[in-house]
Amino acid sequence: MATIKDIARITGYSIGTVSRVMNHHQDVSDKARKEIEQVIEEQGYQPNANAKLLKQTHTNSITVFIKSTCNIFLNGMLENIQSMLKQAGEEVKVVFMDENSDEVLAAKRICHDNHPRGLLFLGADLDHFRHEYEEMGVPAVLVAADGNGLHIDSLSSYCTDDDAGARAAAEYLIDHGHRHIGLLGGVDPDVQGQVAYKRYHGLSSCLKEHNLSFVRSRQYIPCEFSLEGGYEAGKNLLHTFPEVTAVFCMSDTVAIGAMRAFSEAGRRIPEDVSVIGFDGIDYSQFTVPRLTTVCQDTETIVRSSVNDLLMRIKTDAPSRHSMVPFHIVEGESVCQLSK
Amino acid sequence: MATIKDIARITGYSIGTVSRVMNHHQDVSDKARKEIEQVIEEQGYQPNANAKLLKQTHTNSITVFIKSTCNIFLNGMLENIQSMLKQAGEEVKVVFMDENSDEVLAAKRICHDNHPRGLLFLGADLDHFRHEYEEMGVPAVLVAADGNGLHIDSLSSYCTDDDAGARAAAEYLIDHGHRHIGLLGGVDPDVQGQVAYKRYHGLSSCLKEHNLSFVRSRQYIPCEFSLEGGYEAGKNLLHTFPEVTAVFCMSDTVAIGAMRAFSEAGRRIPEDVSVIGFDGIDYSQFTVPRLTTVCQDTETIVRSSVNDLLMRIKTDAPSRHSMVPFHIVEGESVCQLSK
DNA sequence: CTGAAAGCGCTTACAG
DNA sequence: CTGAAAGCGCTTACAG
Repeated sequence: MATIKDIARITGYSIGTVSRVMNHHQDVSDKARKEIEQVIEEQGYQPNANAKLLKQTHTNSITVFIKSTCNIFLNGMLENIQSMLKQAGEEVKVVFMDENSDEVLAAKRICHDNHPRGLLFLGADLDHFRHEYEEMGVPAVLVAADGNGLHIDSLSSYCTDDDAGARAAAEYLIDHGHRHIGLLGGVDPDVQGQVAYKRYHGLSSCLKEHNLSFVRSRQYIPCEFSLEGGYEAGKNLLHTFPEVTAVFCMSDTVAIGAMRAFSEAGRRIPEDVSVIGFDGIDYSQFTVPRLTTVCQDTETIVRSSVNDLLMRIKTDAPSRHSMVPFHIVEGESVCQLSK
Repeated sequence: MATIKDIARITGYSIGTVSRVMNHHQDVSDKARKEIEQVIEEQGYQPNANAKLLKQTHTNSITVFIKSTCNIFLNGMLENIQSMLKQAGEEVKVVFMDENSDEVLAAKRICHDNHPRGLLFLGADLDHFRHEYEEMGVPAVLVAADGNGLHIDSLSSYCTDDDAGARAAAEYLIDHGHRHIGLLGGVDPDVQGQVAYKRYHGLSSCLKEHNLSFVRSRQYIPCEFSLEGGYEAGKNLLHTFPEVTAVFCMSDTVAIGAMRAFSEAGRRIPEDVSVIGFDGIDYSQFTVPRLTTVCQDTETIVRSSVNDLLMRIKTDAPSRHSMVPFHIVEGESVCQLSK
């Protein structure tokens, strides 16, 4: 465990000079640089990150927080973010956290300890932002979540219009002749501002506007955004709403679970029950039949988010909130009903 | 950004006493403890982690490294590990890393900077261990990877016998009357010690022992362990080996991709092509048809790994390498051929 | 039970 | 271009 002192002693230079070499400062002679670099190499010297961060008043890295370690949807975006940021010459630090962790708390700690230049949040829980976020003097962006109404000056957001997406799904099913439409997903769709609330609202009001029934207790089954959740909800729906001919699932994962449930019940997809999902994860394109889904434009969401952050790091442009258009990917899981 | 100094000033105690309160030392008066705790609360004081770690010669946490952020198989195990460790009263720190990161390098840095009590590796790349691992004086365990032959004294490992698992899959297909068996998965199955090598070897030698043909260029298509990889490989196999009646896929993900490819080609599963996978991920039980697969006993792997680590932290028992039994989960993707 | 002080391994003005 | 020195925010023997 060599320290900077050891390197200084071995090379005969002072620790200040060693430090300058490590941090690629200009004002070091070529001779000193070469000698010191060689000894660092020989000794396999690694600077102590704690000491470094303790002294530095700011780092030049951007920190990305990503929640729910195994969310395919978020992970796909992370890769794009990393490559964009690196291409822009920014150093990136990724903090992975599980669903139960508090990303706002983590962000506060990191800002306090490491002073990053900017913050990106993937899979954010808006409740945490509402109750705990305080201005940290660092620009931040909510990626694929809606920060509008949070009234946090330093926070931008880019996301899909969940209400409009759910409406589009409903319209799509109605256009295909469906009149008995079920809805699956969301543990607590009455909490305003939640994704589930908006998708519930989008679908249900669209049905009503078309004078189609939407009896919540029969046509809607809440469930977690998981395979198992979708599976159980799908089974239940067949009992509460047996005349169903089409189902909108609030996520692709829910849709895949539900498809399994429908198959087991002997309903063919799409002939007996049509299914449409939301998100556009990879898996949705490998199911049999291939899933029709409301595909979020993650590429644009990511690009806008990163550009916004970089811009606000450099200038002090104001934050903004923007909805990014989605589109429907037509798979094989929705059929046209004869009218 | 209050520091320990501020707390000391406000309470009128010294920073030493404040530090003792924060670290729950015994020798502090109740009065001091109460007063200091209250001010800490009021100020929302968070100790600077860098300063803390810089001073501490060791922490009492166990660090878990998990690679490939979105590997369903690994993520399932992580949850078990966390709950077991917490139940045992251990503090856990999880380091998530993407596929391209070097977990051994990260481990070295963390040992250097943070001095954990033990290390757990999920999704380890054995090459990194072979070439870079050096004794860090900390017990470590490879979870679900085979550390035998690495000759690292401080390293234990618990994993599935890949060779035997592949053999079991082959036997299962043969028992069901299949004679034309294909194999999918593994980018470079010639590298000894790799998972792909062992699964390749297990299947191919089992077929030969049964006097069944295994012509590599026809019956084997290498591919990445991904949906897309499995899909492309599945398509190719139908060209190189059209008489195929059953396929062993080196992972469930590959199997799901391949099933899609077979469906698109008009081959019914299992009537025309039977499919068996490996791992036993959640998704495999939600496909239509449900996947038959060689299921790794992740619960036992995790339990053994954690117990081993805890034991070696407390005593200096020797490390060990052990294979954990697997079992075949019968789904609906393999059919019995009439003999 | 408490305080004063040394020191963890770095970085960074400040001189020269 | 280089060195000596202060100091980041903590912890921990050492006295008392």
